[in-house]
Amino acid sequence: MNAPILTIVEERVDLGELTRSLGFMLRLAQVRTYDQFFRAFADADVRPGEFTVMWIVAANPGIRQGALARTLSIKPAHMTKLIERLVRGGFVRREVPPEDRRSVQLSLTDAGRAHVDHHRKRFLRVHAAEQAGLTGAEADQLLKLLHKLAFEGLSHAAEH
Amino acid sequence: MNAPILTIVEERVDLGELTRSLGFMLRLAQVRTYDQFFRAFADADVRPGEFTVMWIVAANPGIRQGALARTLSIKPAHMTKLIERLVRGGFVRREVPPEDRRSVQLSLTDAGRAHVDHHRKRFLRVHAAEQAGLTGAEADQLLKLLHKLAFEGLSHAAEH
DNA sequence: TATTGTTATACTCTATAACTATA
DNA sequence: TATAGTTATAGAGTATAACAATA
Repeated sequence: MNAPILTIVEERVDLGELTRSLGFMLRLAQVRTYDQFFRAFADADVRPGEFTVMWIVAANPGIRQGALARTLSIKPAHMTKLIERLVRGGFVRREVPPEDRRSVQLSLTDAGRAHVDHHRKRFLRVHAAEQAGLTGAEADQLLKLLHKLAFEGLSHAAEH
Repeated sequence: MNAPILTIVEERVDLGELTRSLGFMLRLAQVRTYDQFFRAFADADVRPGEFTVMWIVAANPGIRQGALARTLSIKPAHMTKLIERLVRGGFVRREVPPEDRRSVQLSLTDAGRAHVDHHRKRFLRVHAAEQAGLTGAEADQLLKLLHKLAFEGLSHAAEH
Protein backbone atom coordinates (compact mmCIF):
# COMPACT_ATOMS: atom_id res chain seq x y z
CA MET A 1 0.00 0.00 0.00
CA ASN A 2 2.83 2.45 0.76
CA ALA A 3 0.46 4.38 2.96
CA PRO A 4 1.96 7.41 4.67
CA ILE A 5 2.02 7.24 8.42
CA LEU A 6 1.93 10.36 10.56
CA THR A 7 3.54 9.89 13.92
CA ILE A 8 2.63 12.38 16.63
CA VAL A 9 3.94 11.82 20.13
CA GLU A 10 4.15 8.06 19.97
CA GLU A 11 0.92 7.74 18.02
CA ARG A 12 0.82 6.30 14.55
CA VAL A 13 -2.04 7.42 12.39
CA ASP A 14 -2.43 6.18 8.85
CA LEU A 15 -3.57 9.10 6.70
CA GLY A 16 -3.74 7.01 3.54
CA GLU A 17 -4.39 8.97 0.39
CA LEU A 18 -5.36 12.07 2.35
CA THR A 19 -1.79 13.27 2.09
CA ARG A 20 -2.32 13.39 -1.67
CA SER A 21 -5.25 15.77 -1.27
CA LEU A 22 -4.30 19.38 -1.85
CA GLY A 23 -7.25 20.56 0.21
CA PHE A 24 -6.27 18.43 3.20
CA MET A 25 -2.60 19.31 3.04
CA LEU A 26 -3.37 23.01 2.63
CA ARG A 27 -5.47 22.82 5.78
CA LEU A 28 -2.70 21.11 7.77
CA ALA A 29 -0.12 23.59 6.55
CA GLN A 30 -2.39 26.51 7.30
CA VAL A 31 -3.01 25.34 10.84
CA ARG A 32 0.71 25.51 11.36
CA THR A 33 1.17 29.02 9.99
CA TYR A 34 -1.88 30.11 11.97
CA ASP A 35 -0.23 28.84 15.15
CA GLN A 36 2.92 30.71 14.30
CA PHE A 37 1.01 33.90 13.71
CA PHE A 38 -0.64 33.70 17.12
CA ARG A 39 2.60 32.83 18.82
CA ALA A 40 4.23 35.91 17.28
CA PHE A 41 1.34 38.22 18.15
CA ALA A 42 0.41 36.60 21.47
CA ASP A 43 0.70 39.90 23.35
CA ALA A 44 -0.76 42.19 20.72
CA ASP A 45 -4.43 41.28 20.15
CA VAL A 46 -3.85 41.24 16.40
CA ARG A 47 -5.77 38.72 14.35
CA PRO A 48 -4.77 37.58 10.88
CA GLY A 49 -8.09 38.47 9.23
CA GLU A 50 -8.31 41.94 10.69
CA PHE A 51 -4.65 42.71 10.13
CA THR A 52 -4.85 41.54 6.52
CA VAL A 53 -7.85 43.78 5.93
CA MET A 54 -6.05 46.78 7.42
CA TRP A 55 -2.97 45.98 5.36
CA ILE A 56 -4.98 45.97 2.14
CA VAL A 57 -6.86 49.14 3.07
CA ALA A 58 -3.50 50.78 3.79
CA ALA A 59 -2.27 49.83 0.32
CA ASN A 60 -5.57 50.76 -1.35
CA PRO A 61 -7.01 53.83 0.36
CA GLY A 62 -10.62 54.42 -0.67
CA ILE A 63 -11.17 50.78 -1.62
CA ARG A 64 -14.83 49.77 -1.77
CA GLN A 65 -16.01 47.42 0.93
CA GLY A 66 -17.33 45.00 -1.67
CA ALA A 67 -14.04 44.92 -3.58
CA LEU A 68 -12.25 44.11 -0.35
CA ALA A 69 -14.72 41.33 0.42
CA ARG A 70 -14.32 39.78 -3.04
CA THR A 71 -10.54 40.01 -2.86
CA LEU A 72 -10.44 38.03 0.38
CA SER A 73 -13.43 35.77 -0.35
CA ILE A 74 -15.16 37.13 2.71
CA LYS A 75 -18.94 37.33 2.51
CA PRO A 76 -20.38 40.87 2.49
CA ALA A 77 -22.40 40.17 5.63
CA HIS A 78 -19.27 39.17 7.49
CA MET A 79 -17.25 42.06 6.08
CA THR A 80 -19.81 44.48 7.49
CA LYS A 81 -19.21 43.12 10.97
CA LEU A 82 -15.45 42.93 10.59
CA ILE A 83 -15.23 46.55 9.43
CA GLU A 84 -17.59 47.54 12.23
CA ARG A 85 -15.08 46.17 14.75
CA LEU A 86 -12.21 48.05 13.12
CA VAL A 87 -14.24 51.28 13.01
CA ARG A 88 -15.16 50.85 16.68
CA GLY A 89 -11.47 50.26 17.42
CA GLY A 90 -10.70 53.57 15.73
CA PHE A 91 -8.54 52.02 12.99
CA VAL A 92 -10.74 52.34 9.92
CA ARG A 93 -12.86 55.16 8.48
CA ARG A 94 -15.93 54.59 6.27
CA GLU A 95 -17.03 57.17 3.72
CA VAL A 96 -19.92 57.20 1.28
CA PRO A 97 -18.73 58.71 -2.01
CA PRO A 98 -21.11 61.10 -3.81
CA GLU A 99 -20.61 59.25 -7.14
CA ASP A 100 -22.30 56.12 -5.80
CA ARG A 101 -24.08 56.59 -2.56
CA ARG A 102 -24.82 52.88 -2.18
CA SER A 103 -21.16 52.09 -1.71
CA VAL A 104 -18.70 52.54 1.12
CA GLN A 105 -15.07 53.57 0.73
CA LEU A 106 -12.57 52.52 3.35
CA SER A 107 -9.41 54.18 4.58
CA LEU A 108 -7.23 53.99 7.67
CA THR A 109 -7.29 56.55 10.44
CA ASP A 110 -4.01 57.85 11.81
CA ALA A 111 -4.31 55.24 14.55
CA GLY A 112 -4.90 52.57 11.90
CA ARG A 113 -1.82 53.59 9.95
CA ALA A 114 0.24 53.67 13.15
CA HIS A 115 -1.04 50.22 14.06
CA VAL A 116 -0.11 48.71 10.70
CA ASP A 117 3.29 50.42 10.74
CA HIS A 118 3.91 49.29 14.29
CA HIS A 119 3.30 45.61 13.48
CA ARG A 120 4.57 45.56 9.89
CA LYS A 121 8.04 44.42 10.78
CA ARG A 122 6.79 41.66 13.05
CA PHE A 123 4.27 40.56 10.42
CA LEU A 124 7.07 40.18 7.90
CA ARG A 125 9.16 38.32 10.44
CA VAL A 126 6.34 35.81 10.89
CA HIS A 127 6.79 34.91 7.24
CA ALA A 128 10.30 33.76 8.01
CA ALA A 129 9.09 31.62 10.90
CA GLU A 130 6.36 30.15 8.70
CA GLN A 131 9.04 28.87 6.43
CA ALA A 132 10.71 26.88 9.20
CA GLY A 133 11.86 23.62 7.74
CA LEU A 134 12.02 24.99 4.21
CA THR A 135 15.01 26.37 2.39
CA GLY A 136 14.66 29.80 0.83
CA ALA A 137 14.34 28.24 -2.61
CA GLU A 138 11.62 25.88 -1.39
CA ALA A 139 9.68 28.74 0.19
CA ASP A 140 9.88 30.71 -3.05
CA GLN A 141 8.76 27.70 -5.03
CA LEU A 142 5.87 27.10 -2.63
CA LEU A 143 4.72 30.72 -2.88
CA LYS A 144 4.91 30.54 -6.66
CA LEU A 145 2.75 27.41 -6.76
CA LEU A 146 0.24 28.79 -4.26
CA HIS A 147 0.03 31.97 -6.30
CA LYS A 148 -0.71 29.97 -9.40
CA LEU A 149 -3.26 27.80 -7.62
CA ALA A 150 -5.01 30.74 -5.97
CA PHE A 151 -5.16 33.12 -8.91
CA GLU A 152 -5.07 31.04 -12.07
CA GLY A 153 -8.45 30.58 -13.66
CA LEU A 154 -10.69 32.48 -11.29
CA SER A 155 -9.02 35.81 -11.85
CA HIS A 156 -6.08 37.48 -13.41
CA ALA A 157 -2.91 38.40 -11.58
CA ALA A 158 -0.02 40.38 -12.97
CA GLU A 159 3.27 41.72 -11.68
CA HIS A 160 4.00 45.38 -12.37
CA MET B 1 7.93 48.77 -5.71
CA ASN B 2 7.02 45.84 -7.96
CA ALA B 3 3.85 45.34 -5.96
CA PRO B 4 1.63 42.51 -7.14
CA ILE B 5 -1.81 43.55 -8.30
CA LEU B 6 -4.76 41.21 -8.09
CA THR B 7 -7.41 41.95 -10.66
CA ILE B 8 -10.89 40.59 -10.02
CA VAL B 9 -13.70 41.53 -12.39
CA GLU B 10 -12.30 44.91 -13.41
CA GLU B 11 -11.08 45.69 -9.91
CA ARG B 12 -7.43 46.25 -9.17
CA VAL B 13 -6.37 45.59 -5.63
CA ASP B 14 -2.77 46.01 -4.56
CA LEU B 15 -1.90 43.15 -2.21
CA GLY B 16 1.63 44.38 -1.63
CA GLU B 17 3.83 42.04 0.31
CA LEU B 18 0.87 39.93 1.40
CA THR B 19 1.51 37.67 -1.57
CA ARG B 20 4.87 36.86 0.03
CA SER B 21 3.16 35.64 3.18
CA LEU B 22 2.80 31.87 3.30
CA GLY B 23 -0.08 32.16 5.74
CA PHE B 24 -2.01 34.52 3.50
CA MET B 25 -1.37 32.57 0.32
CA LEU B 26 -2.27 29.28 2.02
CA ARG B 27 -5.57 30.83 3.05
CA LEU B 28 -6.34 32.04 -0.48
CA ALA B 29 -5.42 28.68 -1.98
CA GLN B 30 -7.48 26.84 0.61
CA VAL B 31 -10.54 28.95 -0.08
CA ARG B 32 -10.32 27.77 -3.65
CA THR B 33 -10.02 24.06 -2.88
CA TYR B 34 -12.82 24.46 -0.34
CA ASP B 35 -15.07 25.88 -3.07
CA GLN B 36 -14.19 22.98 -5.33
CA PHE B 37 -15.00 20.47 -2.63
CA PHE B 38 -18.44 21.96 -2.10
CA ARG B 39 -19.09 22.19 -5.82
CA ALA B 40 -18.25 18.49 -6.18
CA PHE B 41 -20.35 17.42 -3.20
CA ALA B 42 -23.15 19.97 -3.64
CA ASP B 43 -25.82 17.28 -3.67
CA ALA B 44 -24.39 14.98 -1.03
CA ASP B 45 -24.33 16.78 2.33
CA VAL B 46 -20.72 15.77 2.85
CA ARG B 47 -18.45 18.22 4.61
CA PRO B 48 -14.67 18.16 4.38
CA GLY B 49 -14.07 17.96 8.13
CA GLU B 50 -16.52 15.16 8.74
CA PHE B 51 -15.48 13.23 5.68
CA THR B 52 -11.81 13.53 6.60
CA VAL B 53 -12.57 12.22 10.09
CA MET B 54 -14.48 9.25 8.70
CA TRP B 55 -11.68 8.58 6.22
CA ILE B 56 -9.09 8.45 9.00
CA VAL B 57 -11.31 6.31 11.22
CA ALA B 58 -11.78 3.95 8.27
CA ALA B 59 -8.00 3.64 7.89
CA ASN B 60 -7.40 3.39 11.66
CA PRO B 61 -10.23 1.40 13.23
CA GLY B 62 -10.17 1.68 17.02
CA ILE B 63 -8.31 5.00 16.94
CA ARG B 64 -8.63 7.01 20.14
CA GLN B 65 -10.69 10.15 19.94
CA GLY B 66 -7.81 12.20 21.34
CA ALA B 67 -5.33 10.84 18.80
CA LEU B 68 -7.72 11.79 16.03
CA ALA B 69 -8.11 15.30 17.47
CA ARG B 70 -4.35 15.79 17.72
CA THR B 71 -3.80 14.50 14.20
CA LEU B 72 -6.21 17.05 12.74
CA SER B 73 -5.47 19.86 15.20
CA ILE B 74 -9.09 19.84 16.27
CA LYS B 75 -9.76 20.76 19.89
CA PRO B 76 -11.08 17.90 22.06
CA ALA B 77 -14.23 19.86 22.89
CA HIS B 78 -15.03 20.29 19.23
CA MET B 79 -14.14 16.68 18.41
CA THR B 80 -16.69 15.52 20.96
CA LYS B 81 -19.42 17.40 19.11
CA LEU B 82 -18.22 16.40 15.66
CA ILE B 83 -18.18 12.71 16.62
CA GLU B 84 -21.58 13.14 18.24
CA ARG B 85 -22.99 14.25 14.89
CA LEU B 86 -21.43 11.26 13.12
CA VAL B 87 -22.72 8.87 15.79
CA ARG B 88 -26.20 10.39 15.50
CA GLY B 89 -25.94 9.98 11.73
CA GLY B 90 -25.21 6.30 12.26
CA PHE B 91 -21.75 6.45 10.67
CA VAL B 92 -19.44 6.10 13.65
CA ARG B 93 -19.37 3.81 16.69
CA ARG B 94 -17.79 4.74 20.02
CA GLU B 95 -16.43 2.09 22.36
CA VAL B 96 -14.79 2.38 25.76
CA PRO B 97 -11.93 -0.15 25.94
CA PRO B 98 -11.48 -2.07 29.22
CA GLU B 99 -7.72 -1.26 29.28
CA ASP B 100 -8.40 2.44 29.77
CA ARG B 101 -11.92 3.28 30.61
CA ARG B 102 -11.32 7.03 30.32
CA SER B 103 -10.72 6.76 26.61
CA VAL B 104 -12.96 6.28 23.59
CA GLN B 105 -12.17 4.14 20.57
CA LEU B 106 -13.77 4.97 17.25
CA SER B 107 -14.76 2.77 14.36
CA LEU B 108 -17.13 2.99 11.41
CA THR B 109 -20.49 1.29 11.28
CA ASP B 110 -21.47 -0.60 8.14
CA ALA B 111 -23.29 2.54 7.04
CA GLY B 112 -20.16 4.59 7.72
CA ARG B 113 -18.01 2.25 5.64
CA ALA B 114 -20.58 2.29 2.84
CA HIS B 115 -20.67 6.07 2.97
CA VAL B 116 -16.89 6.42 2.70
CA ASP B 117 -16.74 3.82 -0.07
CA HIS B 118 -19.56 5.50 -1.92
CA HIS B 119 -17.83 8.89 -1.98
CA ARG B 120 -14.21 7.72 -2.17
CA LYS B 121 -13.97 7.95 -5.93
CA ARG B 122 -15.50 11.40 -6.04
CA PHE B 123 -13.25 12.55 -3.20
CA LEU B 124 -10.21 11.48 -5.19
CA ARG B 125 -11.58 13.17 -8.28
CA VAL B 126 -11.83 16.44 -6.35
CA HIS B 127 -8.08 16.26 -5.94
CA ALA B 128 -7.73 16.44 -9.69
CA ALA B 129 -10.01 19.46 -9.87
CA GLU B 130 -8.11 21.11 -7.05
CA GLN B 131 -5.03 20.98 -9.22
CA ALA B 132 -6.69 22.97 -11.99
CA GLY B 133 -4.11 25.30 -13.46
CA LEU B 134 -1.20 23.17 -12.29
CA THR B 135 0.70 20.57 -14.25
CA GLY B 136 1.04 17.14 -12.68
CA ALA B 137 4.63 17.88 -11.78
CA GLU B 138 3.66 21.16 -10.14
CA ALA B 139 0.94 19.48 -8.12
CA ASP B 140 3.41 16.84 -6.94
CA GLN B 141 5.92 19.51 -6.03
CA LEU B 142 3.27 21.49 -4.16
CA LEU B 143 2.18 18.43 -2.18
CA LYS B 144 5.79 17.67 -1.32
CA LEU B 145 6.38 21.19 -0.03
CA LEU B 146 3.13 21.26 1.94
CA HIS B 147 4.02 17.90 3.43
CA LYS B 148 7.37 19.25 4.54
CA LEU B 149 5.85 22.44 5.91
CA ALA B 150 3.06 20.62 7.75
CA PHE B 151 5.05 17.79 9.27
CA GLU B 152 8.63 18.97 9.59
CA GLY B 153 9.58 20.00 13.08
CA LEU B 154 6.35 19.47 14.96
CA SER B 155 6.16 15.77 14.29
CA HIS B 156 7.73 13.01 12.36
CA ALA B 157 6.41 11.64 9.11
CA ALA B 158 7.68 8.63 7.25
CA GLU B 159 6.74 6.66 4.17
CA HIS B 160 6.48 2.90 4.64
C1' DT C 1 -34.55 45.91 -12.28
C1' DA C 2 -29.85 45.40 -10.62
C1' DT C 3 -26.34 46.55 -7.25
C1' DT C 4 -24.24 47.91 -2.55
C1' DG C 5 -24.32 47.09 1.71
C1' DT C 6 -27.07 45.83 6.15
C1' DT C 7 -29.77 42.97 9.25
C1' DA C 8 -31.16 38.60 10.90
C1' DT C 9 -30.58 33.77 11.54
C1' DA C 10 -28.36 29.45 11.95
C1' DC C 11 -24.59 26.53 12.11
C1' DT C 12 -19.62 25.47 12.25
C1' DC C 13 -15.24 26.27 14.22
C1' DT C 14 -12.02 27.97 17.75
C1' DA C 15 -10.61 28.78 22.48
C1' DT C 16 -10.99 28.38 27.36
C1' DA C 17 -12.21 26.78 31.70
C1' DA C 18 -14.54 23.85 34.85
C1' DC C 19 -16.01 19.37 35.41
C1' DT C 20 -16.30 13.71 35.58
C1' DA C 21 -14.32 9.48 35.67
C1' DT C 22 -10.80 7.05 35.49
C1' DA C 23 -5.58 6.09 35.88
C1' DT D 1 -1.83 14.12 40.60
C1' DA D 2 -2.33 13.51 35.77
C1' DT D 3 -5.02 12.14 31.75
C1' DA D 4 -9.31 11.35 28.50
C1' DG D 5 -13.10 13.15 27.40
C1' DT D 6 -17.35 16.14 28.36
C1' DT D 7 -20.04 20.29 29.22
C1' DA D 8 -20.64 25.14 28.98
C1' DT D 9 -19.78 29.54 27.20
C1' DA D 10 -18.19 33.14 24.20
C1' DG D 11 -16.59 34.80 20.06
C1' DA D 12 -15.32 34.38 15.15
C1' DG D 13 -16.16 32.57 10.53
C1' DT D 14 -19.42 30.94 6.93
C1' DA D 15 -23.81 30.74 4.41
C1' DT D 16 -28.34 32.31 3.18
C1' DA D 17 -32.13 35.13 2.69
C1' DA D 18 -34.74 39.27 3.20
C1' DC D 19 -34.29 44.08 3.23
C1' DA D 20 -33.27 49.47 2.38
C1' DA D 21 -31.18 52.76 -0.33
C1' DT D 22 -29.47 53.95 -4.54
C1' DA D 23 -28.33 53.28 -9.45
